[in-house]
Amino acid sequence: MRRADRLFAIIQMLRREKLFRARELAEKLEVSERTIYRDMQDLVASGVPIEGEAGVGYVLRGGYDLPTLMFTPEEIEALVLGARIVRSWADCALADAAADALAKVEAVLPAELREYMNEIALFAPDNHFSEPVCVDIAELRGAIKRRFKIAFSYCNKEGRSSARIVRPLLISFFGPVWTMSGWCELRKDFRTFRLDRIIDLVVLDQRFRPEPGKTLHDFLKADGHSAAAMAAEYARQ
Amino acid sequence: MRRADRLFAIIQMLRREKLFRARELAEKLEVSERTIYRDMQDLVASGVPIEGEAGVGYVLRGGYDLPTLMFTPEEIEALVLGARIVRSWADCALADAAADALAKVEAVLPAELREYMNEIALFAPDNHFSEPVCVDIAELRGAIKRRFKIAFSYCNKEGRSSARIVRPLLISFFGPVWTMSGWCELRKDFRTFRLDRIIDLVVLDQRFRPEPGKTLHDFLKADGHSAAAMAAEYARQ
DNA sequence: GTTGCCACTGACAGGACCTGTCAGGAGCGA
DNA sequence: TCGCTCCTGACAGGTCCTGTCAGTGGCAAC
Repeated sequence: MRRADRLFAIIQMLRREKLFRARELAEKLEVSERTIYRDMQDLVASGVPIEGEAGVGYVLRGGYDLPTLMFTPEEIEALVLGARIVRSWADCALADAAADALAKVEAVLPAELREYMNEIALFAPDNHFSEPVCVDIAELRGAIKRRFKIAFSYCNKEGRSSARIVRPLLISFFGPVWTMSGWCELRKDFRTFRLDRIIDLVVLDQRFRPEPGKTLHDFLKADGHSAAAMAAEYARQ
Repeated sequence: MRRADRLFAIIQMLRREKLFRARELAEKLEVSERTIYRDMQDLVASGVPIEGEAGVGYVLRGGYDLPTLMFTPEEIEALVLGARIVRSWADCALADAAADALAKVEAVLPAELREYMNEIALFAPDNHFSEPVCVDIAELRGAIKRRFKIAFSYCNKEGRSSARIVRPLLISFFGPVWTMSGWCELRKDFRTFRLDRIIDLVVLDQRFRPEPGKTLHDFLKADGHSAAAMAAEYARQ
């Protein structure tokens, strides 16, 4: 039996019965316990919510399968349009994720809604106009998630460029323009940058801790509206 | 990437998009074509209903009822961004539906993903720029769904206006601009209209039957590319 | 009927990775 | 303290995975 099959078999077994010991799995699958432990490590690394407790055994936590979802037709429409827009307007990684998500939604939909879903007449063609961006947005998203500071040079609308070090906090979609907002270490304040004016983005090796006054929450709360308005100004070309 | 992951990825990719060539899969997964062929052999041996046709590619036949996996974090990100965009850019009814749909998705997420969902740093502010539209898009969507002809006057870019009767087929999102495409009874051909140039939209009492050559399918197939390109031209301002 | 596309197979060599064995650590309840 | 069980590291042997190369065959367009 191949390893891939075995990994799958382990999941299936845990799905059927609540609890399994490594020894039981090893016997059933005719491998050593050590191999089971390695398999478990890999499964967990792949995101399978398995929990092992010493003295007890392995349990599959809930939330591994996507249950059936009921949506109203209009909600489906909204999801499909949203996913299609992301597919055409966001970076490749996110675009693929949108398509995957949609495929999963479709898979758990009752049949009649599934049919409805395939007839939705809302599209987001990918030959639209967007300001060309040289930043790798997926990389930037990663930096935000994992709280890495970034460095780049920014070219303002007068054409002057400046080197910045920023704690990236959020990305905003303004149609043809994307912006990134964060705490600018140079200006000691929140700033919003158009992605199409950022060049030479480097994700630094430096992590930042959320400090009071410099977090996403602070940005949205204290400065949110005006900053968003400013960003809109930028985007309005 | 491990083999087990790759096998799984292949299934997911085929679920997402109808057709894949071995070469495309090989590129995406960074292995040789030979390896893909071997993977396919194993998948088929495991009972996955994949069909390969020479000169065409691989297709996943329907009815593959493997339990659907929970969303990955990146898929959640894509769904959330999509819903937020719809919320800020589409008509009220659809915007509300997007919010509702998101709430339903959130309800089935395990705790840690739910937490993740609430920290997503991708936004779509609603103070963006869009061409002002006087058409009620929800009404237009209704007309498309229920196959009602519509009448309106359209103002082309030279500023001349003409009265049209159209079988509406689809709506496209081009960022600041929305378009509607359909079969124009005046020009006896497919036409694409910018919603911001439509005035006095009236949904007629007249339903249309899908006639060969005048359907959404025909539009997408025969005329799709050029029409979409035209629409893009329009949208490019 | 020739060409091009593409699924598919076989052989082979090198090496990545999988596996079992052994040894030991750590958490938890009795 | 003991017993149960998860968990980790090191290591050696061998399985099987992978890329390369060469070739077959089906299908459609030209």
